[in-house]
Amino acid sequence: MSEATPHSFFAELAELARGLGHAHRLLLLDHIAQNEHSVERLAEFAGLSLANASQHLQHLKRAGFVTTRRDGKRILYRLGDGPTAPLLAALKSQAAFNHTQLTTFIADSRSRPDRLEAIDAEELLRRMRENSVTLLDVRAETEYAVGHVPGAVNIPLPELERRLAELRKDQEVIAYCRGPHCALSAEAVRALSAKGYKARHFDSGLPGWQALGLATSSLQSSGSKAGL
Amino acid sequence: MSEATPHSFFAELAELARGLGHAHRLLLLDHIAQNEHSVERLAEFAGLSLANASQHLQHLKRAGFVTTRRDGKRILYRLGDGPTAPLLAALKSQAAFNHTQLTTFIADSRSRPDRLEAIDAEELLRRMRENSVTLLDVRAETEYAVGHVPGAVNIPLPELERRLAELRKDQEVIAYCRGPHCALSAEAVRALSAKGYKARHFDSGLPGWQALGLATSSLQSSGSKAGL
DNA sequence: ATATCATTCAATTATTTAATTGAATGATTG
DNA sequence: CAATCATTCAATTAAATAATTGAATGATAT
Repeated sequence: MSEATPHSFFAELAELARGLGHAHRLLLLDHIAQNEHSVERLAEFAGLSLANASQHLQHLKRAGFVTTRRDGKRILYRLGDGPTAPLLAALKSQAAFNHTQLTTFIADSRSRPDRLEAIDAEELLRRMRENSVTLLDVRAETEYAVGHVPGAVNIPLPELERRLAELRKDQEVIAYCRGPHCALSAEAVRALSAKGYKARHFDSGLPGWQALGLATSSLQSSGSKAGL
Repeated sequence: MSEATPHSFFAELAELARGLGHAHRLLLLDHIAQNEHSVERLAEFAGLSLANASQHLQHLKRAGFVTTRRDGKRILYRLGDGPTAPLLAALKSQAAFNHTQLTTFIADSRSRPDRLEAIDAEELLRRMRENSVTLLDVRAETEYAVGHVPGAVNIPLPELERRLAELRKDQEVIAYCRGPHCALSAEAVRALSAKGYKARHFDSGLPGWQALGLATSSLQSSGSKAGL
């Protein structure tokens, strides 16, 4: 392990990422995230030998994901003070997204770039104030949990058809997802329209909403600029 | 590469993390994040052979971080539609945090768990309304960028001593960081008090603030619950 | 069609990373 | 202060991941 010379900035980031790059470590980390545990308990939990568990734990520790303290003759591992939880959440979001990608036939929608009716921020804001629209967040649950437009209903696209009943048919539905490149909401509008709903999408998605300074949360906005 | 059977959920996450686990891939990803590029351009940029770059790019693609489209006879890589940017931001945050950890002597503060004066959310809110406090965010710049309490000044802990001049001495300073476990703000209060400032910390940090539904942003809140 | 050209594949070698074993550490407790 | 016990270290073997080479695709464009 290159503790000595993490040459570039990216090498350093990569090292961190590799810290999460093993199922056993993630399992351990998850368990630790819920409670402080001794090495022995963790090894048993994960079904690993003591030495092996210890090594994985030290790996996590080096990366700053966990810290230790001594209690009597055992050493307890707990989550570090760093932003590990958000990092895990983000990782999980990405996984969730990949699932929706698979479950859905985005490729299809992507190949016919028909212009769907969009709503702009200004009109959306007005309509929300007068409560004349249903806002629909079609991203994965995990992404929704991480941050969403206040008042939005969350129905991940793959579940949309099954959960249509949750949407009022007497109001226009405005779907949104991750922004201009994200095809989920367009797909949702297509599906809803086919079912007789009046639907449009909010093209700039959550990031666009955040730009207005109104969102509840999320990292979405800050991308990479100078150095990632 | 195990495309076939990502056995557990964690194995799947680990595979994703490993996708970011190499400096070359991060470098490529960063470049792609800024603009669509052909394989050739990317290979040249990163100083890699074509085949090697191609392999790394495919790795990124499999993980869902990037997508491709064809333009004439070249293939262009661009960022995927998934929450890749937040994921990178989170990774970067963690790296930034690790740096502050090294530069700082938190270990020290942790070993003497003296109770510092804290301020609760209610009082803080009141004092902010009447503009009688300076709110100080002592986390890394990257974390601040990702989300912070409106009106807070950002001075990363390691720089605090050097930048004291930026803080008014006639107002109480309220420092905050990542929450109850985070020792940065406590350390800041200690340092400020030593310099003659009137200082307290807001113990529940950014997450606590978000709980009030007032923060500008951030993933911080959602931790791991049931399954990571 | 067929030649062209960017990209990908396939097969090899080199390098990292994981698991296993058994011994060493080092703080605690009698 | 010596014995104990959880944890870590060190050394080995096994497995996974990177880089290199040269050949194969497969869509374009003449």
